Amino acid sequence: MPKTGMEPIRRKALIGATIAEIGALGSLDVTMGKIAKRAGVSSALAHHYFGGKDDLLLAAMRHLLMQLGLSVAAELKQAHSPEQRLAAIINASFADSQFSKATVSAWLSFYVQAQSSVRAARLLRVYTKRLHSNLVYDLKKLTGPGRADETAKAVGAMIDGFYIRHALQGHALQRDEMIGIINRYWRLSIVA
Amino acid sequence: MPKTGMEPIRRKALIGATIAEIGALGSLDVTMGKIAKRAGVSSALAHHYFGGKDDLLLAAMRHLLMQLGLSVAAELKQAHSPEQRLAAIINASFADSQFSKATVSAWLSFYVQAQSSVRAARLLRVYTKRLHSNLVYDLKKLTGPGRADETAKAVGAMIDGFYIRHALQGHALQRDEMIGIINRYWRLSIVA
Amino acid sequence: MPKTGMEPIRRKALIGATIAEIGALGSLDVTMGKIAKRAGVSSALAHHYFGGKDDLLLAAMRHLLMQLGLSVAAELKQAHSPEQRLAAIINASFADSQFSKATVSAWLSFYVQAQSSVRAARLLRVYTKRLHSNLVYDLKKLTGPGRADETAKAVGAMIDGFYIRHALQGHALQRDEMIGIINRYWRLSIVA
Amino acid sequence: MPKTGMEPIRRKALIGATIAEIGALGSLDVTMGKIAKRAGVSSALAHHYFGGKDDLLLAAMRHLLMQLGLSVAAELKQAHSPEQRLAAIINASFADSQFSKATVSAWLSFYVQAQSSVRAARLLRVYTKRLHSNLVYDLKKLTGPGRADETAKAVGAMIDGFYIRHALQGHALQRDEMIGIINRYWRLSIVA
DNA sequence: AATGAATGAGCCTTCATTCAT
DNA sequence: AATGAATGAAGGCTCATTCAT
Repeated sequence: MPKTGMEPIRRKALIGATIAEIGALGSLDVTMGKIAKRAGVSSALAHHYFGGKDDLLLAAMRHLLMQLGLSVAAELKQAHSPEQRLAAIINASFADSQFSKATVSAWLSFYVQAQSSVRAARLLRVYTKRLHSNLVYDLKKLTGPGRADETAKAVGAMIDGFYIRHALQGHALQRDEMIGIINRYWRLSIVA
Repeated sequence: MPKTGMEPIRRKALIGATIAEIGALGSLDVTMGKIAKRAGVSSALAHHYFGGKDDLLLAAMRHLLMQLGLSVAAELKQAHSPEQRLAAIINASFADSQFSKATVSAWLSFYVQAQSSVRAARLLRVYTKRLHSNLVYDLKKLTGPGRADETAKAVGAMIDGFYIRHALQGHALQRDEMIGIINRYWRLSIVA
Repeated sequence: MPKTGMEPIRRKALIGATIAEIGALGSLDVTMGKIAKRAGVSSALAHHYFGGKDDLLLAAMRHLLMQLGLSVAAELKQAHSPEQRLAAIINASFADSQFSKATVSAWLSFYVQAQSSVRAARLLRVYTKRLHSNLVYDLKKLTGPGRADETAKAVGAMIDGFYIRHALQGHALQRDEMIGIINRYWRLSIVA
Repeated sequence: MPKTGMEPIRRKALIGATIAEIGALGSLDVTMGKIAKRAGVSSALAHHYFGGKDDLLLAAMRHLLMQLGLSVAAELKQAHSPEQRLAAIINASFADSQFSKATVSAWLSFYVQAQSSVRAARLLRVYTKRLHSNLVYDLKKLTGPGRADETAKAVGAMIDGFYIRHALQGHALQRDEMIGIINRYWRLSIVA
């Protein structure tokens, strides 16, 4: 067994364990010890690779953000019209990888943390802005710029709102239903 | 000289301090000591009146819920048509009393806590259901029951979503804009 | 047993335990836990009353400084000539209360800490300056101001130097011998 | 490609880094990691060559002692009378190599460590005795053995005391002033 | 009615040290 | 010759909670 090159492996494992732990606890009140144990290493190692708890949490957040970005990119690749692109963006937000209990919990927790952590807030704003400009970009082709902005805001709020309800109501809402509601909304909105 | 009848005064003060402290911190990582100090009493007294931290937090949540209920009732009193009633319900969610930084922070934090606390989850579900059935009740008069349910879900999600964004983006969004978007949405939806 | 008014008692006990612990260990590598245990309380209480380790250490230092001040004042009360006053000042530095192993160890440790702690350095400078000006005040009456300054510096250095050697050589040096050497020095110096 | 004959180079580098680090920190609260990094090697290597932290610290101390010995020898080579020899010994204690911030800090720290480490105490006693007998050797030629012993003790205390003050008062004292005071002292003392 | 006193438990973090390569 | 990987142990600090008054 090679003793070198463990760093990326450990980092990945620790980030995964962080998200899993947040999902299991349903909050950011996770301990380095528990995360490390879940990743199969000592808590000292987690500090060694990440510097501290905040940094590990942020790294996990960045990971989530990146995954979402990949998800969007993948869906967009198969979209060939503004309408298809809009559906793709919304689909990506509810992709499997984004819709597991752990991931939803983590996102929700990060929302809260963003209120007290500047760095977390910055990261989240990246997500919000990216989503918004993605939506506006295609909506503008289908309607005026004013309506596009408003519709994009509403769609963003709906996505986040459904996330909350999903986490809250024991995942009782069907994914397709949420997607359907949102899609029907913007179709309605652009012709209004 | 110990005074009599202090209990309700202390309870109110402590609940107010709890919400204020959550607002100041932006999270539920709030200490009994800080809350008690803010309320001008010892932390031992907070325990005396509420039993423990969880109970105090729950009581604060219940207070928020009640305030929202009152807000809705007040707005509904002046509404005389289904359309007016729907606008009133939405207005209530964004009433001054519900829209301060502290209150928004507290709500958001309670969302998260609901993932790990059965009691908190139960309370939040009361809110969700009440809002939903309130909306459905009036929407049904304007459209079919199927559409009413879907529209109510979407409106609920939008309200929560805008809450998040409000807390997140430094309260940059205008209240009237959010209300307008939501109202336009259900008007559109019921005629679709 | 009265439950109130414990604070001064605990503070005193903790400061005493701090000095004792430093003496026992011979360094500032002392733990809050050990100190607290020696004082018969929990480490949490030590934090409660002092805020943190640094503050407790500084408080102990201040205590030492104050004790030395009292020692000097007591000796000076019985001195009625410059010569007697000089002897009194030197005597005070080697008074019983200043000359126990624990106290000497603590002083020595504080010297070192003063290199990295601004607050410790400030406190020590108070001591250094006070001693110097005390000495100069009386020396000036016996000799010129230039000689007085130099002699005072030398006497100060000798006191500190003997402290070190005392701590170092297992307290092999006799107190009277040290006092004698120093006293003979300044008597020699002022007539030179 | 592993090189051969690196051991003495690494040892020297590590000892130098140790003293530098102590100087930078102003205390012995120095970590193997930092020392190793300063020396440009891994902390594992420091252990490999020295066995442990205590041993590295002791080695650094021995290095300081040796340097002082060389300094004394060098100065003595040009001294041809007891008086010149005494001045030479004192000069050596304040030679450049002994008087840098790092070195002074290290010496002071070692004084403290000697209270808890038998080996450190032993080393320091070597220094103390060597200095004392060096001084006595020449003083005896100029005065009686009783006076010689006392004067040597006082000179030793003064040297250590000035060291402390030098470290303490931000190196405000001039080297020549200290040397002058000490030299005037023993000249005075032997004729008394 | 209210509080000062006190603590146990737990968490983050640091660090010397070991080991396989 | 040298290091990355990894950890156990320990310390400072916080906090909810209890209790006697």
